[in-house]
Amino acid sequence: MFKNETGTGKGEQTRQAIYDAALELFREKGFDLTTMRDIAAEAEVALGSAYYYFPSKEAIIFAYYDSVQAEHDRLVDEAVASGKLGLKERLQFALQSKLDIVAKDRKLLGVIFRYSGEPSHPLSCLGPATAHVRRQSLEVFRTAFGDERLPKDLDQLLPVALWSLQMGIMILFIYDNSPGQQRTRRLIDGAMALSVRLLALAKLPLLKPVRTRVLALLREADLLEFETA
Amino acid sequence: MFKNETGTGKGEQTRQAIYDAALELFREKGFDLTTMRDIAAEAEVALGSAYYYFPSKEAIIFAYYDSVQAEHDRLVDEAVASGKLGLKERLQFALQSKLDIVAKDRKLLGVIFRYSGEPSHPLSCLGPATAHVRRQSLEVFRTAFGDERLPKDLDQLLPVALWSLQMGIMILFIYDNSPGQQRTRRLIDGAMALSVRLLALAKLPLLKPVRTRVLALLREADLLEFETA
DNA sequence: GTCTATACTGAGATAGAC
DNA sequence: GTCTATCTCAGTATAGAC
Repeated sequence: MFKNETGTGKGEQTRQAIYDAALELFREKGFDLTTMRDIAAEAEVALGSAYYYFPSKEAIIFAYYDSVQAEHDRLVDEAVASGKLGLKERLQFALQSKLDIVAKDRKLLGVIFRYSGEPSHPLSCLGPATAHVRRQSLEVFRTAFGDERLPKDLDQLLPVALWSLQMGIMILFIYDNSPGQQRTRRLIDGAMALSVRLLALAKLPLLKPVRTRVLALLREADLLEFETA
Repeated sequence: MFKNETGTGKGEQTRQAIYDAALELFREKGFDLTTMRDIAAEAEVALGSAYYYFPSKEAIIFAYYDSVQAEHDRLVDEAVASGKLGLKERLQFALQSKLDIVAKDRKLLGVIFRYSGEPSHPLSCLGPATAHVRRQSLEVFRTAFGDERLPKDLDQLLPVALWSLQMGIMILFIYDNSPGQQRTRRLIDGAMALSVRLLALAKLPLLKPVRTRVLALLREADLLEFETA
């Protein structure tokens, strides 16, 4: 994917310098007010070098997006492996920790959604080019559910549902002006507490036909085979 | 909001010529490949004139967005006024007719979402600048529910829920490659059929506490007072 | 393959004359 | 309200150093 993937050579250092400089400037002045020339200057490389490593300014944000996902993966794995958390706590942690990671970059997050409505754009956060991040994210949520004994037919649905919820929460987080974004934080905890109870409810025989219908509907709309290929 | 709102003067004609030229070119070549210079040339005005009426290229898309919403309003009002449709049919119509209106502009729709993650951007589809469109859209969905006798506490929730669903459906529609976007079309019909049945279920006394909790959660997150001020 | 220096193009946006 | 001239900056191109 990137040049010099071993990470040992000089190339990787330059790449990192550019990335670091870019993020520093983005955080300081915002994404739009930072030019590629600023970034190159700050990293003390030529403009051409910046473009050598990142095809566009937005591409740098997506490298950031990648790194956030990697960090999230690590955190959730660790928390689940500890074995100390129940289902509710694991789900809460999965969503809260994501926000912890991006909290100081709230202003930058919006750029990730910039091409979300344009399937063929290389930087669409819902497009083919970012499929690997989505797959990784689904995997993280699957991990968070753990080996909980849930109705078999929900296995496929739940991670996708959580992923979707997470995307919505990111948007909410960006727009949330309450101090420390406490509104969004509380929503996560409340929503997960409620979800776990609803999950129990969903097991009732009374609701089996509803469950089946919901699943059939989503499957028909291809909303479940979501990037599993 | 716009210059010369009476719509009678020469200004309005110029504005319309620019808007028409822009939409023609957008449909023909796509949004990004159309330049403001192309638009000005096609409308036979100077570049400066185009910018006099539309502060940016994206602003033209938002004028389109406005017009779509106005058309939707008209269609749903008409359908509901006819009195021939039941709740399920009205809800299906509300969502399907929106897609009917934008169907031939599927490729352009994505631009509407371009600044959805940037609250302060004047063209954020979730920001203050577009609050009037959202309010109008909520009103349309309220109309679609009509005077159906539903649990009182759901009055506030249902239009917001439908509006959110509609946003999601727009994204799905954009990404849907099935012929005629039949996948999305069927999802709408199925989802509304199911929702009406779930609504009936939601009235069961058994579920009253769940309903209350869901509502409390959303209210606390400020997801219900959504632009009603 | 990695990087620099420099120049160029295209297009979004603006200023100011008329 | 309209136009012309101009600015800025993302992105490309190129030619060459190591």
